[in-house]
This record gives sequence, structure tokens and C-alpha cells, in this order.
Amino acid sequence: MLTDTIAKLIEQMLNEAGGSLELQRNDMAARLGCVPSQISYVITSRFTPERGYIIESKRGGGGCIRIVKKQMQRDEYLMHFFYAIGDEIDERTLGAYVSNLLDNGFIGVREKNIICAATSGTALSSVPQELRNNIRAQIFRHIILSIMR
Amino acid sequence: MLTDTIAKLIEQMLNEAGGSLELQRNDMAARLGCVPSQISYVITSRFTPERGYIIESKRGGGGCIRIVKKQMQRDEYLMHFFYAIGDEIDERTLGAYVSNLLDNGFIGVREKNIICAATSGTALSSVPQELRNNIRAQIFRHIILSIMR
DNA sequence: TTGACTTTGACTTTCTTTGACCTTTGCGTT
DNA sequence: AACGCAAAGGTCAAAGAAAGTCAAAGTCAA
Repeated sequence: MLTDTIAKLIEQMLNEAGGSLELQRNDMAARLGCVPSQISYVITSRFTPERGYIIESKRGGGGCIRIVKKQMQRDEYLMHFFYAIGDEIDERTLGAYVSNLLDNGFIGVREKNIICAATSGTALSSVPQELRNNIRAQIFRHIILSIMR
Repeated sequence: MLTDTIAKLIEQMLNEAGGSLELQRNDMAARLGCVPSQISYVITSRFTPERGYIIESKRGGGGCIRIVKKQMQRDEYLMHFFYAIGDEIDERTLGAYVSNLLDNGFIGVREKNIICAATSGTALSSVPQELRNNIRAQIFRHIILSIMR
């Protein structure tokens, strides 16, 4: 399947490049003889944050897509966290997690404060109630990813 | 890309000159082999107030463009930020603000990454589109507050 | 045969590059 | 002082270069 071929190729390129890579969508599509949006599809369906990837991109002249693979294996503990968060998390539980991270030296006090501020009920007060815990979980997972190597 | 080359050059010149510099648009364009308005484009797109630069210029004979990298006191700076954010902010603009905070040593790289992760489009992807920039602004304002303490 | 995943392509958004035309300013000339 | 020219920089819109989005159509296994 095309998708698998492309995914394999990107993984290989990532390995060769040491976990971080920039590619040009049109370029790659041309080399593989597929439409550009196929590349987008592969990236959004396979290289998701849930799987430990961070994606950034720039449009326009000289634009590109940047893929970073976080090495989850390297930090069992954080990985455990990452999965433990689940789809929803309330402010109290998150607070406990964060204290835990602080106690174990994964983050400093300033970082703790930033994380708590970003996920506090007041920061998210305009988010519809029923979405709030879900958004909080997503934000927290992104944060955990960002502190992984 | 031309834009990047020019931006790099200006940054370098700024560093060498100690944070403040005057350049001649036509001159620079001629040296780099591009049209003069390209220089204007780079300046308005990269050396913005959000990133901490102040631009002044003078036309006519002996005219020039003056670029100053602004240094502010911590509290004044954060306050300024707090108000500048406004009710809505997109990811790009926020990114500019955050690199500014980093440049001025108010936050570290890890903190920058956490902030960007927490406010990224993907982290907020479940927030209804029309609310996203608003939520992002709220989160960012809370973060700034937490840094001020 | 339904539902999840793929493939495609038309259309959109963002960023860059270029060039034509406008405004401001300094400096000679009258 | 007034005028006019040349030398800056400013503006803006069009064209070009990427990537994003989305819905329709295809595929395949349960």
C-alpha cells in the first residue's frame, strides 16, 4: 500500500537523520509519483503526537514539513505518564501528576508553574464545560512530549 | 531562500553593531542582487515589534532604515506583553512573542518548548475553530502571569 | 454491505518575489 | 525664498511557490 511505503520511507529517513527531519511535500510526492496530499495523509494518520511525533510546517516559497520523533523508550517514566493521562483529566489530578514530575526532577518549579497556569480552570474557562477535561488532557500530553528528548 | 538570507545578514549586522543599526535599502539590495522592496519585506515580516524590534526610517537623499533591538526591564516587559496579547492570538504571533521572551532571557529553551506545545494548533485541535485563538490568548496570558511571579 | 482506511484532485491559505508607481527629503539654482 | 530635480524609502498588487483542507470515490476485510 502506498501509505505504508511512504510511512516506511519517512521512518527510515528519520532514523538516518537521527530523529529529526525536514522534507518538502511536493518534492517527495514527485519522487514517489503520488499526489502531494497523500504525503499529508500519511503524516496526519501515522506520525501523530499520540505516537510521539511532533509536526511543524511552513507554507509558501521554501516551505517544508518538519517531523521530530521523540524517543519515548529513553524515558520509561515519561512514557508511562504520557499514556496514563488518558482522554480526560481534571485539574486536581493533573496537579498531582505535575507535582510528581517535579519531585522526580523531570521539571523545575518554574516549569511546574507554567504547566499549571496553562491548564488551570481559569485559563480554560471559555472552553465549553464538556470539552474542558479533554482539552486539558491534550495540552498536557503535548507538554509531556515537549519535555521528552 | 532569499528572505532568510537577508534576515540572517541583518541579525548578524545587528549583533556586531550591538543591537542598533542603520542600513541603506538600495545599497543592501544592490549588494544582494535583489529588488529594494525585498528588503522592506524582510523587515516588515521578520523584524516586527512582536519580536522586539523597532523600525524607523528616513527617505530622500542620505535616507536610511534604522533597526533597533529593544531591551526592556523585566516587569515593564512582561506587563507590556500581557496587554499586547489581546483577546485573540494566532500561533505564529504567539511564536514570535515567545522567541522574544527567550531572546531576552526571561525564559529558557525548555520553557519555550512547553509554552509552544501547550498553545499549538494540534494541542488545541478539539477546540472549536472560532474559539481557538481566544483560548490560546487566555492560556498565554495565564502563563505570562505565572512567569511574572 | 457496512465501515474503516486510502487515494485523488480541486480549491484554499500562507509566504515570497518582483516591479510599477508614490511620497518624502536634501540640495542646487534662480 | 521658491522651485525643481534627484535620491532615497514606502506601498501595493500580481504572480509564483509551497503546504493545508475537504469531500468524493475507491478498496478491502469483517
